[in-house]
Amino acid sequence: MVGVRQFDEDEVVATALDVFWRKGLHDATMQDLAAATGVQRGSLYNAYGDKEAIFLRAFDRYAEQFLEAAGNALAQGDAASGLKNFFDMIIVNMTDGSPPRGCLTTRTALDAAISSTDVQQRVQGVLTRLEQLIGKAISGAPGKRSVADANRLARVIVTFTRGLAVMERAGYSRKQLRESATTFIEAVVGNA
Amino acid sequence: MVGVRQFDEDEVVATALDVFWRKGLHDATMQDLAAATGVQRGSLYNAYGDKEAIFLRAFDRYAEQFLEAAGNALAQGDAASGLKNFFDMIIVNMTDGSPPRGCLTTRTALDAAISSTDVQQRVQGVLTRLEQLIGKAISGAPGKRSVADANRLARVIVTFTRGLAVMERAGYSRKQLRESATTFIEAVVGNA
DNA sequence: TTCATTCTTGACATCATCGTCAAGATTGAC
DNA sequence: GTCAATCTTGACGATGATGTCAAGAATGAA
Repeated sequence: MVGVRQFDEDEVVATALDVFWRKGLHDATMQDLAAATGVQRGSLYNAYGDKEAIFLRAFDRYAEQFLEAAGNALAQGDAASGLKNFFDMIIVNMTDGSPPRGCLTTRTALDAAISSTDVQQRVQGVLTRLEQLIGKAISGAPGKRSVADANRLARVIVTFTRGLAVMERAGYSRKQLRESATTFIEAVVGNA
Repeated sequence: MVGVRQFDEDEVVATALDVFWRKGLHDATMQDLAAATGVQRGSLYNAYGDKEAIFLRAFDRYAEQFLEAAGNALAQGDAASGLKNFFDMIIVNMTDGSPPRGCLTTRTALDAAISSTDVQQRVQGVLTRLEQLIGKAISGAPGKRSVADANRLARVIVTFTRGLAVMERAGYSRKQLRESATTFIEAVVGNA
């Protein structure tokens, strides 16, 4: 290999993830990415083709990290405290940074109408895998829940996490989100 | 008044609402609005100043319609069936059109980072008023719930509706959203 | 050391949007 | 009917983003 790449691809993708997380796929520009990574626009085009290709790489990295963290949180303690850990994690995830970055998956989902099918599939992939993680976590619980019930409930839980992401964008504080999550867990998991 | 306006303002705002609902505040352009309303860009600038001013008018109209529909739905039957009506209404609201338009409030909330405080306040206003409507509806219910509990639960319900809006954007069908809503209602309202 | 290949750089053309403005059209008031 | 105020129209310049390209720089291979 001659004429070797002058930048660290991992670093560029990591920096790009930060840019996309703060600005969103649609609003982040190649200029933003070039400025943040220190790599010229032309080089980015040469290396990746276009903005979306960079986004897909960044999003894949994000999805892996996120789902692993979710799995870990859910696995700690029994089903109820696993869920609590999970909500804590997810709320920190979306309220972190200054200003807070929000939830990348949710932001990306909202741009579905103007996104490629590739992007849409990544979003669906994250939600589906999250549903499966949660379904397993709560169907393994002592309660006399059927697997079908657990799956339905898992989807409700995923849906609620998406709602939290929206409320964060609407201005609700970390504390308020935590309170809602607690109320939700009590109402949904405290029985049935 | 000489040199009178050549277009019907109500019609323009109604059409603008449709455009914003389909494209979002950020993605809709003045050209989109001009094409949809049949009013030249220059006239729109002259009459309203800028895109955001038109959006605020359209959004106010939307908010009124939406909150009135929500109130009506909640008021029909007891608290449980009121909630069911409410969810039915809200799901139809976001899955209507072809392609579906989604939820304008949620879409707007997600653009909070790039929106003016005026726009942010409208979003918060809708969510707050919706919370209050729901709080009243469920605190008037026979259950032995305190008002504080009802308010917390109302916020959880609003949050869940936001989640439904995200799931719709992620590709979930009307039927799937209805199933999640049913599961949610059973889990949250069926007890406590 | 030389060379061929790949990457990098800065400039370019294109496009879409924005906001403004001067000239013309319209119309209520007198 | 005339006039003055307001609206409408189409064009203009500015801006910022996109994607491409030719020329130069860098480097592994021989």
